[in-house]
Amino acid sequence: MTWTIHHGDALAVLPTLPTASVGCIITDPPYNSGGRTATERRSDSIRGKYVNGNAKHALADFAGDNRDQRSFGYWLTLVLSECLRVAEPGASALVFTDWRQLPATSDALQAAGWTWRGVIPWRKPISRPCRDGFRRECEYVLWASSGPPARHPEPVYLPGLVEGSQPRGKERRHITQKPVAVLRQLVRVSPPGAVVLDPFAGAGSTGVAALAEDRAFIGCEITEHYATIARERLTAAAADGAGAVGEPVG
Amino acid sequence: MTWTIHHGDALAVLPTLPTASVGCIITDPPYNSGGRTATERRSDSIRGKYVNGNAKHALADFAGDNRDQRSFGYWLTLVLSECLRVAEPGASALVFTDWRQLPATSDALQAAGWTWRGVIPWRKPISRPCRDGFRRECEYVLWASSGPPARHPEPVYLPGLVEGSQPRGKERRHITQKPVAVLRQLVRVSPPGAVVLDPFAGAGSTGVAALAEDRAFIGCEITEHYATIARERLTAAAADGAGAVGEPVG
DNA sequence: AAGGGCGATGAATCTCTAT
DNA sequence: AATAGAGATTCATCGCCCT
Repeated sequence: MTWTIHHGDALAVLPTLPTASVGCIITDPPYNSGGRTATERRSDSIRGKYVNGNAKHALADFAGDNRDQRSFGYWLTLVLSECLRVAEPGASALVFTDWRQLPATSDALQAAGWTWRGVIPWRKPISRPCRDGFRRECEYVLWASSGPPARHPEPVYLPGLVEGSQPRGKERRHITQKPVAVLRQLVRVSPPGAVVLDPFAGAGSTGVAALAEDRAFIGCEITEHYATIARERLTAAAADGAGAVGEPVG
Repeated sequence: MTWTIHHGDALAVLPTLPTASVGCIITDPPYNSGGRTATERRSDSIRGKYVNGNAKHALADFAGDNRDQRSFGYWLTLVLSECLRVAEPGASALVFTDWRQLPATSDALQAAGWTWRGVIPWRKPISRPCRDGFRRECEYVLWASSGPPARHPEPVYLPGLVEGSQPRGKERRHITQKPVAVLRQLVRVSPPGAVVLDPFAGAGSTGVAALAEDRAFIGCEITEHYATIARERLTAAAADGAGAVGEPVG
């Protein structure tokens, strides 16, 4: 299957894509959680928020994680509106979020014109316990569609909850990287052969999952460092395809 | 441990309870979901909305499931404000909701003055599949506290996700009945000996779980039919207590 | 008593028809 | 044309009966 990684801001790249050209959107926007105060959220370093002070890995920061909640909602609505334009009628959108931004993310999806269809918890077996409280064990995937959802040629029934630990060791290239096994399950919400779009591609895991499931992929990543990593991983993933020639486009 | 079931509307009963007298609130308010249109959501019969046409059981309808979304939020804020007054400083509130009402419920909790602390998915192994989409497998428990959460004398670490099937067969007394095993895990967010309050007690499962975990219980139920069932179940649960004499109060 | 087989069912959703 | 109502649908799970 073919793939493309655009290097640039989602709000600059999405308008260049043709209307109704994409069958599925799967993405993990930078959601500024963590810091309780606007000041904490606007702190310069992502690592300070998401990574233990003594963590040994040296993953690069990512951009766009310093909005306050109001402008997060506004900005995400703009992005998701462009995604709706680019989406074919009946396409699904799957948007990752944490518990704190779930309401703002569902508002943005609906404000952008998507029909909200459900929530899929993502359970991370490796997660922090919390004294005298509940472990923070799940993130969430919001599921929406552009109008009535398209019917697949062959019916599929997908799970209501996905499980998988974040990649560790040298598999891990990005601070918020998702397991490919989880993304492969999500990709199946699109019909086989669909084009999958990820406007915040990061290290490209959505694309790796899309190619593995015989879908095409268009990604967009603002940080040069990660765009390069994504291209490397997608080249490798395309070569892995059973007999399929990896054909990077664009 | 002692227990009470008040028969009446939560908004009438809560104001009669003393300020700062309760250590934990666990409840499942009637959240009017289901139905594509406002009219369908406001339909008179719960069975018509939520139960398979050919289901054989004959469980009674429950009250209060006919609000539109705006008044749901308004009404729930009123209830949760009274709950906050009744709660001791540091008390937790655990509020069940489905995916559709999760944002409105988190708004109501915060508007009422509670500090939102997290979401615990409840996974139900028995759930409906969805063609070409994700099974609706989870409901959600929103966790909040009245100011900074109280410390337990002995630390406890609770799960970030709870699992359990709805009671079936003759165990089942209410359409939306929760498994006691799930509620027992949730009750542990309160210190041992605390008073647990459920303003929408239904068939009283929260009380059964509270007694089993050595907490006292105050419940409130508007439908006479269910208030009676709750009293029966609590009487039995108190008698089951290892040596403890069941002492209904009020 | 343990285990296999059968059947019921889920805090719906979707389609089609009648008003 | 919008709304209301009736009927079909889908499968993992679990109760219950029968060996």
